[in-house]
Amino acid sequence: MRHDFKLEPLPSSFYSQPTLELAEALLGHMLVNVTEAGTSSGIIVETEAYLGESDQAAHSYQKRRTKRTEIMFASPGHAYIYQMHTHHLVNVVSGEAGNPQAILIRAIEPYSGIDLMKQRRPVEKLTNLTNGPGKLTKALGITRADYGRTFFEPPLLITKGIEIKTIARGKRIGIDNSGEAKDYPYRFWVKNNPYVSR
DNA sequence: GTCGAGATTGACT
DNA sequence: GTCAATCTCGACT
Repeated sequence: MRHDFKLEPLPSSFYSQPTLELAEALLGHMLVNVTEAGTSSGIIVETEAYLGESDQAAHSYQKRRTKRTEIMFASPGHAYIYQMHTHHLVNVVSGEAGNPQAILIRAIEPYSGIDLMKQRRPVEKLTNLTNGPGKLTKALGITRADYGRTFFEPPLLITKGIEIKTIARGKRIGIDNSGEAKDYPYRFWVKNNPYVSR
């Protein structure tokens, strides 16, 4: 645990940029979760954009509004969290209110509270701690209870991180049954970073 | 009320 | 490579 670690959340205005640009801009910033057990965080190194209305792979395709997708219709900067099989996934809501877009955080590089994260999710190698969307939520202690929070107020935060110089872009993962949308290059990651999911 | 599917992961053949 | 875990919620009877 680093004791000089300051929580400097990115302002709500940061989220008011086009979803694909925001997905790229998030790389290098920090995903932070504050709990009773302590604070843990990591640098965002992999994201995927879901463009809602026009994106067959998105839960909000054709503005499909359900109990689960409801938060995507809110203003940007909210947390869209849902359970996938035995795991939770965390998304950053994007697009202005009424335009249901979101960005899935697929991987982070452990930064602070690493012992706490290992406690929640024991692993031998650090590179296996948060290199997947279900893995990072368990390591950070993010659950469905965090659904609907914002990323600019504690306990769940995205704070200013580092500048990323080399960004790679490619197809999204795990959406093979989504027609043409499965080939859209909406996945962004930090090139050569060992904590990316694959 | 019942059924099925899913933006994943880990264990196993 | 295959497969099951475990839970939310929409679609349907």
